Amino acid sequence: MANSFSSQRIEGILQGWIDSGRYGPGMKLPAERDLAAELGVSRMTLRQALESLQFQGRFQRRPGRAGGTFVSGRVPVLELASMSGLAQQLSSTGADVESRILVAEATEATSEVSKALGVDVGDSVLHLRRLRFANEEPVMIEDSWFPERRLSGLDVGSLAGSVYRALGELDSAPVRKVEELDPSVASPVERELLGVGARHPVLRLVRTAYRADGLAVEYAHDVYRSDAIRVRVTTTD
Amino acid sequence: MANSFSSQRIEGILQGWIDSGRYGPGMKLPAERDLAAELGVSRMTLRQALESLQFQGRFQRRPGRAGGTFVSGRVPVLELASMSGLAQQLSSTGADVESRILVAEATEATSEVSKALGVDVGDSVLHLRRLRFANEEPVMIEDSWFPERRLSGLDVGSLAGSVYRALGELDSAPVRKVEELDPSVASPVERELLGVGARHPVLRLVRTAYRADGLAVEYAHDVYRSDAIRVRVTTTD
DNA sequence: GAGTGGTCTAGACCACGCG
DNA sequence: GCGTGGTCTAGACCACTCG
Repeated sequence: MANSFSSQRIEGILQGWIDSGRYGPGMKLPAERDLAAELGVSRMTLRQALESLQFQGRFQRRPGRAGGTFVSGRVPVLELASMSGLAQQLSSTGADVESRILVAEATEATSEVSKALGVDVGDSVLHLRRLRFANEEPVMIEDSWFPERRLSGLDVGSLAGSVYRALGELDSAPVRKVEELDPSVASPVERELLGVGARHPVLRLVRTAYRADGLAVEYAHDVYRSDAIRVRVTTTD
Repeated sequence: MANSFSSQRIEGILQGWIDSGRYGPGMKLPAERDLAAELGVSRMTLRQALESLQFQGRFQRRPGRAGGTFVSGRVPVLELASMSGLAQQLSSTGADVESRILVAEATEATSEVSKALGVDVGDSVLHLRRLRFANEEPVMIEDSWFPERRLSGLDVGSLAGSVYRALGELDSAPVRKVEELDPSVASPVERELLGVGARHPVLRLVRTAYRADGLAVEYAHDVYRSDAIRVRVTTTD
């Protein structure tokens, strides 16, 4: 039978098309129906191969009349082991960085947030939700919570610019952070914000940042498009 | 139509079964065909939901007569920002760690390896490939290359135990490392070594480690089962 | 309107591994 | 043997969006 494992064979063929330069960054593959016919497999089988490659960041897919399957380019690197913010990080690599505030409000600490920040459940916290862009493309959603009581002087207005700078002005600059990583897939809301298709791979990052006296000043959930950003960690003894 | 987006609905239902404790760690779900019938969807639709949850580490699936879909338990944490080796890392969390050497040989540096280690292409390097276990389960494949010439005294025999210790005895203990992360899927060879099913999610990590004089002493490719290990990064200013 | 990816169906056969 | 997940087929309809 010639059809055993054909999705893997297809995956290899497509990978070869990229590696050989037959399809370079930004180029569009033929429509799924045509490609499946050309390769002699059913559309579902082709889609399995495409999903695997999409997961590895090789392709992006967009629906609609002008949509299609596009070869990805090189992506910016995010250095985790650094106390600088994302904006500073990415711009130092030459990327053009923007940020859109989706939510900025005072709210009550949930059980999860209170535990991370070391405050009581129901305590007032500032919640900031931002959608962040690199080179005009949405690459990350960031939900941050700040303990309002511990940061007297911080208010919703302070969240507009660089939050780490605002914390610094309150003598609460973070000097230590702990981040946990978790590969996952985008939820429907995340898909819409990030402008990606179904089952798009993301990297979830949960962060708690502490100031010099050891108290937490930020708790955050980041969701990165794992095809649009590369994570690096540099460790020194 | 009641069937719009049903794979997402199914995913939510299954997630609820875990969260509510109806299915706890280690428990087996009904067979795919039965579950699909019970939920009123086709098997392919059910499988989409299962794949998404498997990707997120909620389930493991094994084929064969005694196979099935099993709920995952909690997983050990790997702290990247630490110069200790994996064994020390994991065992400090109470995990039982083992290592099986698959390859230990002198070979010639490829272009990629020579570039990372700063040696000439074709220079002699030691190649070590290990399969590493936590709690009897294979969780990671590690390919390491060491510049033989720079590490006079290091030979294939030294690779049997803790390599970082062996490097220390040669005054070449790594003091700095750079690691890049890349979510991907297991290749057929990796699937077999790690004992996982098709399209299993893995975290690829490429590492270069340097000793005090700034010269590279190790270049490595790690492949982690992303459902079996959790990555943490702690940063201090 | 027309063409794209996204989803879903209802089957089929295969590879594997315990009993 | 037989039940498991793994793969594949050949269709169908949907949602979206450019022209």
